[in-house]
Amino acid sequence: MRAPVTEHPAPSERVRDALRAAHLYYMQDLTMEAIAAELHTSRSSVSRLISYAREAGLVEIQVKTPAERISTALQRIQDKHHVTVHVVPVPDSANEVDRLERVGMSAARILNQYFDSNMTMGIAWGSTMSAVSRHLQPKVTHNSQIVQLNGAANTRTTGIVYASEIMSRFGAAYGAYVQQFPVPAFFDDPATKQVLWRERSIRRVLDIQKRMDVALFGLGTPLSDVPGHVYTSGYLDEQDFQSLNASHVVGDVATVFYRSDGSSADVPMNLRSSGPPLDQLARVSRRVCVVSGKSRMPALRGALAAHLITDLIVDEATVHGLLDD
Amino acid sequence: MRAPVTEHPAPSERVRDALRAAHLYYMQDLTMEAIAAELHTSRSSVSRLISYAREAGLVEIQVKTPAERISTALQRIQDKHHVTVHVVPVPDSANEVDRLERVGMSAARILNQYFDSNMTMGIAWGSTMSAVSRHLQPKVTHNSQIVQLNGAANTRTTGIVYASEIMSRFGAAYGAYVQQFPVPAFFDDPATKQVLWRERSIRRVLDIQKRMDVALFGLGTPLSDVPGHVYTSGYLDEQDFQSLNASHVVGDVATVFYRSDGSSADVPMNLRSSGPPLDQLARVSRRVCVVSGKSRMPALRGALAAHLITDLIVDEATVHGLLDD
DNA sequence: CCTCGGTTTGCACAGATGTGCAACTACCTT
DNA sequence: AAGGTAGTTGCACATCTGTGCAAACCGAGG
Repeated sequence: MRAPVTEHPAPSERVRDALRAAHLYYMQDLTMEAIAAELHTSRSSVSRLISYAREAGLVEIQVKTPAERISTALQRIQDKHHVTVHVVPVPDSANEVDRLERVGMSAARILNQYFDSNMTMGIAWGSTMSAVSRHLQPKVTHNSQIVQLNGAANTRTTGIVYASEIMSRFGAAYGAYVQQFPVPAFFDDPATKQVLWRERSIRRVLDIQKRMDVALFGLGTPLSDVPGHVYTSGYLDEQDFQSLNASHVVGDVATVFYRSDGSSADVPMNLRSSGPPLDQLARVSRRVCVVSGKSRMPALRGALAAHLITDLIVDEATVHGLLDD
Repeated sequence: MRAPVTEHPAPSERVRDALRAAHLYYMQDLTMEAIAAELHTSRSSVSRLISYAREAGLVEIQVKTPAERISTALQRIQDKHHVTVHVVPVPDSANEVDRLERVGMSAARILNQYFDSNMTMGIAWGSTMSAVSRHLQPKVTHNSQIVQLNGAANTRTTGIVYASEIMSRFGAAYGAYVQQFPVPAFFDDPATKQVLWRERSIRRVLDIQKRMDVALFGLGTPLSDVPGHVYTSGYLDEQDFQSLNASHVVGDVATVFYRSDGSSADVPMNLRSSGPPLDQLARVSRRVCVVSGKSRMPALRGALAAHLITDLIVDEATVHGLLDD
C-alpha cells in the first residue's frame, strides 16, 4: 500500500478512462483497437485499462443458472435444508489443492453478490477462507466492515497465512473497515474466556459479531485423513482430541464444534472456544459456507442439520455425495 | 422459430455444457484450451459454447459506475428530476446512425437489470426502440409479458421495421408473452377512439398497460431537422402539424404529445392518439427513456419536466447539453 | 540544469479466441 | 437403402488480446 503521493496523471483520470474503456468494450462490443482510436492511445494501453477495470471491480460478471436447470435431486436438498447451493464444476481428477483453489475462486466471485455497502461480514479463518481470500474480486463499498469471528492463529504453513492477512485481504477488496478479534483460538480455562468476555474492548467486537449481515466460513473436520487446519497446527492436545471424540464431534465452524445431528450446546470444548455460539450464528440472515472435498462431507451434513448454512458453495464431487441422503 | 423437433444431442445437453464452460471460463479463469480438455472436446467448440452462453443470457456482464465518480453537475440533474442517468460514451465525431446504434446497444444491456420474471414491460415503437430491439441481450424470465403501448405502424423504412417485429424481438429475448395493441397510431376522429376503447379486447390491453412494471420508450420530436419517425412517415398531415405547432408541442412519448413545461392534458391531438395518457404513464414505477442525439434535447427537457422518466439512457454529447440548465 | 527512481507508453511478439470450411453425423424422406 | 437436410465438429487460419521490454516521461531532489 503506497500513499497517493506521486501520481502521473490526475489521480482519478485512470479510473475515468478505465470506466469508459470498459463501457465501450463490454457494453458496446467494440474491439480494443477501436477503443484505442477513441481514447487516442495505443491498443495495449486499452488492454491494460480494461484489465484494471476488471481488477478494480468496475466490471461485474456473473454466470446464472436458470432455475429449471437445477436437478431435482439438488432441488430436494435445497428445499430440505432451506439452502441455496452453488455447485462449482471441478473435474473428479483434480487433486485437493486444485479443488480448494477453484472452489475458493468461485466462492470469491459469488460473494460479491451478497456483500455490499452498509453491511457487516463476519469471517472465520482456515485453509478454506485463506483460499477464498486469495481470489477476492474487489468491489467498491461504503460504510461496510469485516469482523473476525474467532481468535487468531499465528502459523504460516502450506499457504495458510496469518488470520490477520486473510482479514486485511477482505478489507482491501471491499474497502471495508476491518475489525480484528485479538483473542486466542482456544482458552485453556473457560473462566479466562468468561473474564475476558466482560472486557469492553472485547464486548465491542462480540457486539459487532451479533449484528453482522453475512457470515462466511469453511468447515473444519476432525475425522478423515485431511483434517482442518485447527486440528493439525498444535491448537489441540491429545486430551482435547479425546474430549472431541467423546462428544462425537464431526466438525466445527469458527472453532465451535458440533455433532452429526447438529447439536453443539453441550460440547465441553466449546466453553473454551473463541468463536460465536452456533445458535447465535444461525440468526445471521445470510450464512455462506464454502466446502471443498469429500473429506468434509460428514462435517457438511452436520452443519446442514444445525441449519448453519443459507448459501452453500461446494464442489461437484462433494455435492454428489450429498445427494444420496 | 423452429419447433424443438429435431435436435442432435439431448435437448438441454448444450445448455448444460455451455453453463459449465461459462463457469470455468468466467468464474475460474480457465483458458478455453483447458476447458476443452475437461469437457473432452475441441477448443473451438468451447469457444462456441461460451458464445452461446453469452447469447443465451447465461452470462451477465455489467459495468458499474461508482457513485463518487458521478460529476456534481450530473448529480444535480439526477437530484432535480429524481432520475438515474446512464451516460453512454460515444465520440462526438460519430454520426447520428452510429450514435443511435451504440446508445441502443447500451440501453439493451442496461434494461436486463430492470426487467425480470413476473414483470410486465410496456414498450413504444420508433427508430429508437427499433435500435434497442436489435441489440437485446436474452435473459430467461418466467411469467413476464411485453405490452405494446401505442398503435402499430406498418412502414418499413431505413431500418425501422414493423412495430410487431420490435415487439416480438423483445418477447423472444425474454421469453415473455407478447401483447400486441391492434389499433391505429392516430385516429381521425376522437369519437372512434372512444368507441373502440370500450371494446373488451381493447380494454384488456389498456388494463395490462395500466399495471405494467416497466415502461420503455424513446422520444419523438417535431422540431429539428431529424424529427422522430412519427413525424416523417405520413401519420400526420399538414393540419396536424399546424395543430401541434399551435399547442407548442416539443415532443412525444408513444405518440402522446407534450409541451416544454411538461403539460399535455389539453393538447387536442392527444385525443386522437392511441398511446397512454402521460399522467397514467407517470404512475408506472420504472420508466426507462432512451435518447440519442442533440436534436432530442428539447423533447428531453420536456419529458423531464413532465416527470416521465425514472431512468434515462443518453449519449454523452446530449447529456452535456443538458448540464447547462 | 542534470540525475535518479519510479511510472507509463507503444512496439513487437506470444498467446488466446473467433470463424470459414469441409468432413461428418443423425435423422428424415422417398 | 439411397439420398437429402440440418446441425455439429475440428482444423487451419485470421483476428484479437496480453505482456516483456526498451524508450519516453515525470517529478523530486541535488
